[in-house]
Amino acid sequence: MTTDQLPTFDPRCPMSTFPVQIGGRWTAMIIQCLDRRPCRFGELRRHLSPVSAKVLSETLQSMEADGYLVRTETAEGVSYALTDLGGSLIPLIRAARTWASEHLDD
Amino acid sequence: MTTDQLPTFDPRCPMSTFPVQIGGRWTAMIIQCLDRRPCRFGELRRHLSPVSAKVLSETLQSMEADGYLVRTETAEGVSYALTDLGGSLIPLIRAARTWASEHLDD
DNA sequence: CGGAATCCCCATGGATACTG
DNA sequence: CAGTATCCATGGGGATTCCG
Repeated sequence: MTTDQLPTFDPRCPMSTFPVQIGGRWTAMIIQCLDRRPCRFGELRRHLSPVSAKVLSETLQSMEADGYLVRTETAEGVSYALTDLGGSLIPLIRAARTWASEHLDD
Repeated sequence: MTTDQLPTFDPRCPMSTFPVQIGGRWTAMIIQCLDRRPCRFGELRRHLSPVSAKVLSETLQSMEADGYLVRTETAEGVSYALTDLGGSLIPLIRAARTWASEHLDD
């Protein structure tokens, strides 16, 4: 019992900002979708329905700004794909899925 | 390529509600604190500073309502402790911590 | 198709003061 | 010590409309 110290809040502690970073309503689900393959905007919109176009657009933009995905404009249209950083969240999201399916049976 | 199906949004899909459940600004950090031992209100308040008393109180109440912790009133005062459900989140939170410390070096 | 613009609501979170 | 009571600012999220 040399130390009974609790972790003190520290703005630079990564965990303290984590909820803010990927706490968005759709962030985790978008990463899940893109895990399989790059997706088009409308494609994401359909599969994440009932998300609105505005919210999806904003979310995608902030995720791109944070380096979680890249937006690519091709001849056939616009496509979104995970970056390495975005992909590195997959195990965590999967763990969250597992936890949720085991404990949140509503 | 029998199925190229993306996961479709489903309100009953556990993952779709996960951000809402533990997406609170302080939820994860409270669980972290209580992992070591039960804590008093003022204790949590100090270590999570700058959280306000109101926000901490509200968060603790909703977490109790969701079954993540229990509030116990003893002779010496009030104490908060993790339930089994709350404790089951520890590995996930630790994984998030690890991920954050490796990728969010701001 | 892939958004941008606009308007709006309200839940989250915070500041301050007060209480048993 | 452990909160409650007010009040308030912010913005995340949504509905609708418009555009190249």
